[in-house]
Amino acid sequence: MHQSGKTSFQDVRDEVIHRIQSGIWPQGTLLPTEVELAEEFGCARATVNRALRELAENGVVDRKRKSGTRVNTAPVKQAKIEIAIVRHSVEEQNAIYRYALVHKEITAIPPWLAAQLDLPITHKVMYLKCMHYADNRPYQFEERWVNIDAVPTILDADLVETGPNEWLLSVVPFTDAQINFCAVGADADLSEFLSTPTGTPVFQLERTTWLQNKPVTFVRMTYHPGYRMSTSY
Amino acid sequence: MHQSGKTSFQDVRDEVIHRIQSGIWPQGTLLPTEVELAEEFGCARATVNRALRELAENGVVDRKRKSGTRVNTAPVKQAKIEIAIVRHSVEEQNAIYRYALVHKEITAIPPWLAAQLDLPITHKVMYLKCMHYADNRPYQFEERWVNIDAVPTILDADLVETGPNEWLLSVVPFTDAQINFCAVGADADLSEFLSTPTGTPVFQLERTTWLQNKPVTFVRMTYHPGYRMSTSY
DNA sequence: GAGTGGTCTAGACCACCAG
DNA sequence: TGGTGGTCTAGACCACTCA
Repeated sequence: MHQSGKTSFQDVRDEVIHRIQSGIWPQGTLLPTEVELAEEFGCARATVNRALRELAENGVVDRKRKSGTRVNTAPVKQAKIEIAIVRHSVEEQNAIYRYALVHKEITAIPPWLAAQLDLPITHKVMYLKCMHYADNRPYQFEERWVNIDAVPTILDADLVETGPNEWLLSVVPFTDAQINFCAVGADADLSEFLSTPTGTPVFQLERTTWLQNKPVTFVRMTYHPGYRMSTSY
Repeated sequence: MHQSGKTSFQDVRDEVIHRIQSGIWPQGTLLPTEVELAEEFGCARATVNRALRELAENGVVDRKRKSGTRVNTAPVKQAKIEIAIVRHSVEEQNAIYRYALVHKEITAIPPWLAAQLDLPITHKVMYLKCMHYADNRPYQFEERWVNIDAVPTILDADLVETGPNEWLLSVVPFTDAQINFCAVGADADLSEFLSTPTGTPVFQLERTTWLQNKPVTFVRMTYHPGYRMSTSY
């Protein structure tokens, strides 16, 4: 790569990272200006700019006009969690995926959800319960409410073969989402579907999605006991 | 903003997003080339490039040389979780933060951790237990093992005033981390420190950090019952 | 007011890869 | 082998913000 003799923005980025990690530029240090760095590295200012901009996006440095670029004192580390389709998660573990639709009805929106989504309590939603299995063992219990107004075509969807998870993702691109993680004790439903005693600690993930300020769906996914969600950065 | 009459890369990005969301460019569509888009928007190719590059980074489109730019069929949505200092999380809720060091000893590394970090079982570590309170109510119990080899200065650190969490973050920048989330039932320690009955479901986060392939610390943080971690995208 | 980053331009060359 | 994105350049002007 980059043997063309020119200094690439990646070279600049890597050198800056190196100087920070090796202690040449400790936390809080004010870096030279873009012009100065461009001179030192023998490249255009735009090249330095792109390198530093990327580092700023990653939280490594903090940039302010007039003040300059500073090594971040408390780097806000971010872990990325991929929102995968359940089937893919299961298949990644080389397990056989199976899906089952447990319950499906059109009903009035529950009051707590109406409040949460800012919808009138007379609103109609589709209420679904599904199970996802890995090698025929309970993997995830999915409880979902879909805003029929936002996704009228769901009324004609066959949700027996393909789960609402995959169906929605392939049909309705959403723009915003809000996610919660928590630990709860298994209630009657969870106990039955996840084959575990009532009260067993289980990991739960709730997600609300919107399509341009219009609520699309709220889903509560509960994983089998012992499930661990992992990520790295 | 941008009233200078020139087309900004953000204008291009937003217009592309709009065309995708409004169905003008459905999933899988091959976009015009950068040159064509630059002509249409009346801007330089570099401007279009930056806009499309950003969309590619976010997984909205897929770019390949020669093939061109294509609207992504299965956008990989990612949620970002910020790894904050506990004190900041508490203070963000306008609660009063209090920290207490509960236990501190130099000991041999536990076998399970030695295996996990790929260290010899004769290795010495500092083992710590701490509590974090919000408005004097249990917020988080922290159990931590620190690799003394990687951070020898911790032997002289006063961990009574400042928790190891903040001390390490300010002194030892790490380069890689691996995180696990899960739900567990409170054991004796957790029950006591979090003031909750044994077996109560609690949310647990484990993090291992490395500094250039050298393990630095492994920490297990358990939150008070009812805690919810949230994020959005 | 002046210094610093933020961005756009017009042009150039390069690297990759499908046909 | 040609088309497409990837990147660098040199210069310019703008916008924010600190002193």
